[in-house]
Amino acid sequence: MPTPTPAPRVTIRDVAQAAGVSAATVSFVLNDTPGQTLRPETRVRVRAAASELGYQPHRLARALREGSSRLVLLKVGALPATGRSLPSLIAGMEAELHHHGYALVVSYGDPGRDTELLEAVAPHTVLDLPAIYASPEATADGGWAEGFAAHTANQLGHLIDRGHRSIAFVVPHDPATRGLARLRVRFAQDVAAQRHAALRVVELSPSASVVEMLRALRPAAQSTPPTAVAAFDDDTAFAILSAMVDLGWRAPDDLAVIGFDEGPHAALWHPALTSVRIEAEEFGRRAALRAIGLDPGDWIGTPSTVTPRATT
Amino acid sequence: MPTPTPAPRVTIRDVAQAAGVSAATVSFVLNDTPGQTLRPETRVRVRAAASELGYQPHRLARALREGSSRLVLLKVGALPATGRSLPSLIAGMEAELHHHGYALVVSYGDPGRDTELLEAVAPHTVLDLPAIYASPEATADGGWAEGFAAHTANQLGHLIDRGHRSIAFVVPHDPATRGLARLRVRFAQDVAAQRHAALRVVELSPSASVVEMLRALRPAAQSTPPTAVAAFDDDTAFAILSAMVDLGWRAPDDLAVIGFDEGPHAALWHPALTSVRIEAEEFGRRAALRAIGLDPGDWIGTPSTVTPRATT
DNA sequence: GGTAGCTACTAAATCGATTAAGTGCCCGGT
DNA sequence: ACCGGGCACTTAATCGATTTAGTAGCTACC
Repeated sequence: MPTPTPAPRVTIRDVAQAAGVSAATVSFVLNDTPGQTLRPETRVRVRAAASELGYQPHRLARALREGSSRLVLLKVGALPATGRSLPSLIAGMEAELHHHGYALVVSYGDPGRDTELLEAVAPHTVLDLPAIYASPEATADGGWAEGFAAHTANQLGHLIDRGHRSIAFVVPHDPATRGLARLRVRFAQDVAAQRHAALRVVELSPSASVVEMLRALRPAAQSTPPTAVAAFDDDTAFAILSAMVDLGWRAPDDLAVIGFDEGPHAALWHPALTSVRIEAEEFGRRAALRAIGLDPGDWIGTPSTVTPRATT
Repeated sequence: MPTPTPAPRVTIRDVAQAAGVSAATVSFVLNDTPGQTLRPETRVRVRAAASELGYQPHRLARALREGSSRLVLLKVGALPATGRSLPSLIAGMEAELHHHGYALVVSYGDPGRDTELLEAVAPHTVLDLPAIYASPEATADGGWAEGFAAHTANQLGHLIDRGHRSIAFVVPHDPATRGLARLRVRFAQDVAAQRHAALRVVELSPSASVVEMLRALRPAAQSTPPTAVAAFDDDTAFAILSAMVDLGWRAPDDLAVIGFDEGPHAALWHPALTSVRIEAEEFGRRAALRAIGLDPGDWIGTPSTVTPRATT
C-alpha cells in the first residue's frame, strides 16, 4: 500500500522564517494580493525562500479558508465514452485548467453516489454534462449544444450531399443518453427540413432486435424507404452494420451508414465506418475558462469533419 | 455557471449548541471515538440534533486535520479502456468505498500533470495502475497480477483445449501498455510451457502493417506455423481480424483468434469474437478495502470466463 | 481522611493558509 | 509643534473538525 506523503510539509511559516518576514507577508507576495504595499526586495527574498524550500501551498488549507478548492468537477455520468469528443474535451479542459493552477476531476459514477466526492473535493465549479444535455433550453448555455447542432448538420449534410433524400436517424434505447438523443433529434430535424430531406426517427427497442428494426424500415407499401442511416453514435452504427450482415445487406448500396463522434474502432471495422470526427479540445479549453470565471473571448465553433469511408 | 453551495453550512458547533454540549463531545459521539466515556442519553441527544439539523461534517476541514482526505485516487493513465474489466473494477471500488464513507477519484490524465490533483484532493491512498503493471515483481502485490495470470491461462487454455498446439501471442506496440503486455507475455509463456504448446510472441510494429505480420506468421519453411492467435486485448484481435479479411483468411479455420477482456464490440463483430470476459467488480471491492486499510479476508480469485463465439 | 481513579464532560491547541485589523515609522502640511 | 496619512509590515482571527490535556464530581480503598 503506497502512502501518500511521508515527506514533512513545508509550510508558509517555514518560508516566512527563512525570509525573515511574517506568514502574512509571504501570502501577500505569493498571491500578488492587490492593495498591499511591499518593498520589491522583500518580494524577491520571499520568492527566493519559497522556491529554495520547494514550498507548495497546502491546497486543502487554502480551500478550507476560501470556501472551495481550485478544482473543477466534470460529471460525465453514464454518457457513452466511445467517441473521441469526450476524451478530447477532457484533455482540453485539463490543459487549460492546469495553466491556471486548477485541476480537473472527472466523475463517471452515478449521480446519486457522488455526494462524498462533491463534499470531499469541494469543487470551484461543477459541470454536469448529462444535466446540461437533458435541459430543454440547452441551446442557451454558452455553446454546448450549438456545437452538436453543427456536427449533426455535418453528419446529415454528408448523406444529403451524396444524394440521399430519405434518411433514418437511429438513437439507442438508453436512459443515460436520453437527453442528448432528444437534442440531436431536434437538430437533425432542423437540418432535414432546411435541406428538403425526409427524416425518420427510430429508437432502438430493448425488446426487438436491430434486424427487425431494419426490416421494418422497408415495408412493401412504403413509397420512399430510407436509403441511409445516421446513427446517434458509432456504437449504434456498429450495431446496425452487424445486423445488416445478418440480413445480407451491404453498405452503402443497400443502406448507407454514418456514425457520429468518431472513435478508434470506426477505421478498424469491416466495412470501415464513415463517421463525424469531433475535436473538442479547443472547446474544452474555453469551457475551462468559463468554469473558473474567465472570459474565453470570441468563438466560431467546434470544428467537426466527416471522414468518408466504406459505409457511405 | 452553477455555483456549488449557496446554502449556509451547519457546523459541528451548531450541533453542539443544539444538543447542549461542546463541539468536542459531538465529535466523540459522531465518530465513536474509542476511549471516550459518554452517557448513552447524551449520545442520543447529539445524534438527534445532528440529524435534525442535517449536519454533514465538512470533509475539507477534517482532511486538513487528519492529514489526508477520505478519498482514494485511482490512476489509470492511458490504459486501454475498451474492455469491461476496468469499468467493473471501478464500479466495485466505488461501491465499496462509498459504503465506508470514502469516495473514489479516477484520473485518466497523464502522470506529469496530476500534481495539482494530488495536492488538491490529498487522497488517503493512491493506486497507480500503470505503475503496478510496470513493476517487475507485480506478482507480489496483493493479487493484482495473479488475476491476470489466471485470465491469461483461461485464454490460452481455451485454444489448447480446442487442439491448438502452436499459438501466437500478439501484443500491440504502445508504450502505455508496455508493462501490462510484458506481464501477460510472461504468464502466457508459463501456461504454454506447462501445457506443452509452442508459443510465439509477436509485437505489432508501428511501421509494418498487421497484414505483413500475419503473412510472416506462415513462411514456407516453418514446420509448425501458429494455428491460433491469442490477442493482448479485443482491439488487437479486431486489428487481426480486419487484416485477415484483406488476406482472404477466415477464422477459425485459417487462423483462430481469441481476444481478452471482452468489451461490448466482441459480440457485434463479424465474425463474432471469442474473448475472455473479466468481471472485476468483486476484485474492485477488495482493492478498495485494502486501500483504506481494512482486511478484505480470504479470496479465491477474480472469475473470468471464455465466451466461445465464431472466431475459435 | 486523603488520594487514587473513574466518569462525563469542556477548553484550548492544532492542521495551513488567508485576510481584516492593527502598529510603528516617516513625511508633508499648517 | 501637531496631525493626517501613506508605507511596510505584523498580529490575530478565521475556515471546521479532531484531539490532547484538563477539570469537576463522585466512589472506593487503605
